[in-house]
Amino acid sequence: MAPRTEQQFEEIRESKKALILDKALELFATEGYYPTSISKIAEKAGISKGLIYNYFESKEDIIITIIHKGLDDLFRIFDPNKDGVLTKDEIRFFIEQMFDIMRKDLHFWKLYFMIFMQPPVLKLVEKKFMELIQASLNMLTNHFMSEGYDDPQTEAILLGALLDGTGFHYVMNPENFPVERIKERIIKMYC
Amino acid sequence: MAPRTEQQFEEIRESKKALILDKALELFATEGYYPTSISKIAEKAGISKGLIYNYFESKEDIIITIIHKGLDDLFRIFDPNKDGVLTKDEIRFFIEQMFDIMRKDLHFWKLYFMIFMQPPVLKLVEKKFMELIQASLNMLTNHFMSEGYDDPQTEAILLGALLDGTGFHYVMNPENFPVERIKERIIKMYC
Amino acid sequence: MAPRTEQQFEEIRESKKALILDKALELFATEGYYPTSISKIAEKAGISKGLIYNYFESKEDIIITIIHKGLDDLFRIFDPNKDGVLTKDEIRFFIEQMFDIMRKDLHFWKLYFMIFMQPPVLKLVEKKFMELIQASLNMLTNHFMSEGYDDPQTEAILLGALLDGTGFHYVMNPENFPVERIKERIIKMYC
Amino acid sequence: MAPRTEQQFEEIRESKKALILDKALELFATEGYYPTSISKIAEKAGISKGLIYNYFESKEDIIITIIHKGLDDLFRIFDPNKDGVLTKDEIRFFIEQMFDIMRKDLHFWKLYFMIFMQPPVLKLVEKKFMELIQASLNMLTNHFMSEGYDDPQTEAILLGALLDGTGFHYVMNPENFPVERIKERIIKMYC
DNA sequence: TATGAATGAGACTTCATTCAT
DNA sequence: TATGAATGAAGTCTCATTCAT
Repeated sequence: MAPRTEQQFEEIRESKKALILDKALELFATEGYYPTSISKIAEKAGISKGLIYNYFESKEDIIITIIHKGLDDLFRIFDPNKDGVLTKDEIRFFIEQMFDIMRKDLHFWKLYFMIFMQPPVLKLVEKKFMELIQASLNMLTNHFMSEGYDDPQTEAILLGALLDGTGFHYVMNPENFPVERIKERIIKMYC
Repeated sequence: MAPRTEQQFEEIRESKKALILDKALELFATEGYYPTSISKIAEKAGISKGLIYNYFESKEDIIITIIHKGLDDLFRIFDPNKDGVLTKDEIRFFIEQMFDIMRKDLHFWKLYFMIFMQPPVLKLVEKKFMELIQASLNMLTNHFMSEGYDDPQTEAILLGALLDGTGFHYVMNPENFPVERIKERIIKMYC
Repeated sequence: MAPRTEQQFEEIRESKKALILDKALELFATEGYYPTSISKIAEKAGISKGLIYNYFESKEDIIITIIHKGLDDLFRIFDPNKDGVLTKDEIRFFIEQMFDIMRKDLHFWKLYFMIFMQPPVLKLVEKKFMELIQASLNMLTNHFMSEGYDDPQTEAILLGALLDGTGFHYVMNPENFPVERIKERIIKMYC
Repeated sequence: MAPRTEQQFEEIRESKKALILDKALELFATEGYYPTSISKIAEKAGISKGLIYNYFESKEDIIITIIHKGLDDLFRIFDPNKDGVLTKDEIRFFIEQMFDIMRKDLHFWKLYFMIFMQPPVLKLVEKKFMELIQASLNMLTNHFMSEGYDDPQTEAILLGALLDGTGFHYVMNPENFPVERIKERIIKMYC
């Protein structure tokens, strides 16, 4: 019989890779990175342990891939038109959307906060992470500067911390978090 | 030499136990819980691996002890006169002191944030944790209610998130955090 | 296009088989038998892993084939007219040629010496190997007997060891081996 | 109960380490390096797999230790008074003794020849190996020079190859090797 | 109290081989 | 004939915990 075409292989590869990443993300987020073994990921994905190494070099490679992909997505959301400038509307939009975005991808967001507090995991993605955070802070600072704030940098750090703090609490316990009222309260503060 | 008295033994026990907890906290905070082996703790404490099991039942027991002790301390700080009521002055005092407190015990505070994001670790101390958080939120809510806020609960959650968020960023990178300006900014908001 | 004839298929088969054997030999000789994976052989031969199993039953089958083929070639060199009798001229010829022969096929000769020292590999080809060695020793013994040596068998064993020893050193480090002078020296001893 | 003294621990360590090295050498020599698993070594030594890692860093560490120790012993035998100079008597003595020495330590000598032909294993000990070989060749060359040979270097290489070749055959099949007659024959050549 | 040798379960990873296409 | 995804056994190694002294 004729062998599969290149494209067929590519499709298999892509879908299987996505499956592994998906199950790994779920397990990392619910059980933690270290307690999640390659075996568990394989089991959850319904494949053999060995196959995972056909797609990823190591367990580290899996989490790095997940985080890099997630951070790219995140950055796209934070500055949709990619101009490096935040308008008041973009901030309002971001605050209004962020909890929805988080809810849709709860696992990633758990992982997002998890990363900070796992020294060896943080080290794996530190560079990309710090770049992203710095870029966000700079954009917020510039925004507050153009809005005429007294101390735009402090304000940017404060807003950053507030968003992280609320995001964190939301992700930890989404059912009992008063999303709408928190949204309004933050928007009232800044817009 | 006279044999040691019962009390002397007890003192040795206590100081050794404290030593182990201290070194374990340091390692957990800097390297993470899972990557820190019992051997490393023993080495850092200058004792043998086996001895650790003379004082603690397991690795889990160590981290549980550390966290419980830390949470008790934390609670004492948050409500110094233990009356369950927060005055405006207590809040101002807390905000003014919290970064100093954190700086003095940076390792614990790293661990504090770490706990949330390590599901198996969180599970170990979940009950005590949730009680503390709920108690704090209730006190803040009551405070804002007595201050005549429209939506005291949302305000309490927001302040909680803000304190967590700023605390988190401070602990992550204390050198570059504008402590004084952030303090003032928060106090201006709430006092 | 006209369909390939049976014979054309056969030719493709043979040339592909030879390609696999060639690349496998190279890798076995330079990297060792165990560290060489089927994947590496396939990659080096520019074919897929699976195809190798179309031509060979197993990794063992590959090395057995290589060694058997090599031993057949070797035997042809050692006794060109296949009469089972070695003349003084044939010995001189063999000594004069052996280093050239080795240089042309360095990989096989590395493998030749490697075989002895890899018990599981040796076991695979032991029978053929021992037959060859015994036959060679017998021919040498007969030769020395006809030359009137006191102890022809010892002399045969000694020459065998000398040829193995010099061959071994040559193969290990062909650049720094004084081939010509060694040749002359051995010929002076025996011819 | 009082813990073991430092010396008691030292004794345990030394004897257990020797046991592991002994069993590992035996298996490496009879089964080969790669086919010998840590499990097999542990089983043969009657201990647990994990314990081996209490004494050695890795499987590589084990073979390196064995080979380095063996080479040190070998060098002591080859130049007993360690003066870097070989007399005719020392050579005669070496030739007379070498097969006895080999018989007593057959496993090591199999390993000795094995090393050359396992590229990754050779790499582990290459430096020490090459130094030893060069030193031996230099001593032999100096010897033949002082004996007035025409081409002392070639003679040294030839004797080296002869000793390796006979040693190799002896180790491969000690029962059927005419040790005494080979000894005499070599001594007749050189002394 | 104190030591560190010893265990054993389980982690990550590799790779010869099979198989659907 | 040809491909490479998929398997599963086995290998190396780690580490919390136990135990004899």
